[in-house]
Amino acid sequence: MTARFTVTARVLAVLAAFSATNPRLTLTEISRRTGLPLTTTHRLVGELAAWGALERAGDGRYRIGLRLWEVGSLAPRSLGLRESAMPFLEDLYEVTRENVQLAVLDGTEVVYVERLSARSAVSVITRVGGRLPLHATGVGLVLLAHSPPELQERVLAGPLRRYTRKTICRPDELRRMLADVRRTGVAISDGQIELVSLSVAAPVRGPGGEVVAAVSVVVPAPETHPATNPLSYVPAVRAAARGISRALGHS
Amino acid sequence: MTARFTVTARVLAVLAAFSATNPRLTLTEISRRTGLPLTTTHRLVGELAAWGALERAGDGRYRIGLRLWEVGSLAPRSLGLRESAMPFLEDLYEVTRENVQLAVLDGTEVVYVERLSARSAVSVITRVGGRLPLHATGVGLVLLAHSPPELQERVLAGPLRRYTRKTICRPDELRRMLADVRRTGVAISDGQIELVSLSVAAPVRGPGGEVVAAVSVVVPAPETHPATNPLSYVPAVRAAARGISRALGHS
DNA sequence: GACGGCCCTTCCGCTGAGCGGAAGGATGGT
DNA sequence: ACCATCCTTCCGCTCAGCGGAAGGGCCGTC
Repeated sequence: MTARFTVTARVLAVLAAFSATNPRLTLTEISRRTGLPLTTTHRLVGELAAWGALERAGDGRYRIGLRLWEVGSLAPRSLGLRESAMPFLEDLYEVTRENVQLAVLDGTEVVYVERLSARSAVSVITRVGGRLPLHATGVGLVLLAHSPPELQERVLAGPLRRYTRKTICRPDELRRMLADVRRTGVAISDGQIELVSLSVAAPVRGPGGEVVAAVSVVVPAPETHPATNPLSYVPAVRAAARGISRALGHS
Repeated sequence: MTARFTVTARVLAVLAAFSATNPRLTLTEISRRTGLPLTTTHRLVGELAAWGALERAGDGRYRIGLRLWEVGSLAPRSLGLRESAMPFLEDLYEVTRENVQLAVLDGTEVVYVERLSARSAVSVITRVGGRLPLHATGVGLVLLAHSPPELQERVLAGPLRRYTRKTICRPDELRRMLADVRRTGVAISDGQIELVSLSVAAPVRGPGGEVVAAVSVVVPAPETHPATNPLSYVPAVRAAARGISRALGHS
């Protein structure tokens, strides 16, 4: 039988077999999910485990290992960014007592790099290291609004997935929203992922003024909490974004 | 020429070429650090970059990519643990206003999984994703004290690296400290890594009662700040450790 | 302009690292 | 005992991976 692809690609396929919904897998499950023969999987997994990229627990299942996370933590766009942003995220968390999030753009999705949550804050489905589409989240809208036109067109070309009845799914509506974000400098996403949540987000800029991340607070939506005034969060989110930008060398 | 080791091992060697002191590398530097011929390095790096494990910036240098961190964030012992611990870390941070850290054991070192720092807190050299030896840090002493005897003997066999004049470097002294940690349930490490810092650490337990992590506060050392009373932090650190343990299913 | 140092990028004949079917084993449930 | 599921080991075969060689780009120095 001919090999389907390179060893490197196979190794990476093994790593990509793990997900938030399938964080622990048997050898056979990894084989199935990757399409690699069991013996091949066995060889690769064995080596990855020896190195620490995968760890095998008492139940015989494999999970992503500490060593992989450790190397991954060197990524400037994740924990490197988080390091610079943390004081300002903490400040924002202090003054709002709500969910605070930091995210970056990757492909056509946002990747959440950090999150600080109060026990009393509205629950959010985001996970550090997790992804969501650009069009439906505060941080995603900020990142999309400031991205190259080609990317914007690509996203606008759809499909724009619906999460709730409030999710922006029409390209013309999204286009207007993006223009508004660029004009006002903040994005307000109300009930687009979950009806109970509203996020206020602002752009974080790098040394050359380019938008490199977005910071947001997620608060109860006015629909379920009439006392919520989204606009009251704008100054604090802006201040946090400016602080982080400064820490990143933006002048 | 005979290959020195497998493709998988080579891929992992490329990833391991990156470190906190060398987070960005040229292709030639990666080749040098791994000992792989330039052409081989070029092939592997190209594929890793295509996948997102490495990212190449405008300066032509490679750095660890977001995708690798993203997969790594699935590791139960890092961000998975952090997720459960975060509320309690935040509480500890609130009540102390000092550095708060969460760490796990790997090999003969601690790996820092999370850190919350106040701007006014004493500076610490630890980095999320970074490592330090077990014998010289509060969290390390906790993890070592509760580790299998073989590991303890291995560490006691040395070498025990010295960081300051206060670092415990004699095996008999360390053995006594470990017994003390087990007896009192907390570790106090005074000026062992930096003379200006003192840490108070306690064990975090998993469902079966096994120690799976350690939580600590790092405060100014009494030597430089005579007003510091380390014992005053013990109850709060203990409470945080208990809270995290409970969240992990320990009863 | 010439030269050297450094950092790539591409090519392609050769061969041994990687492949995976086959065989066998362990465990748990019925 | 049988079956399903999940491994673990073996080994002949072949093509994926190898890396020296060739070539190129960029920058600094003389």
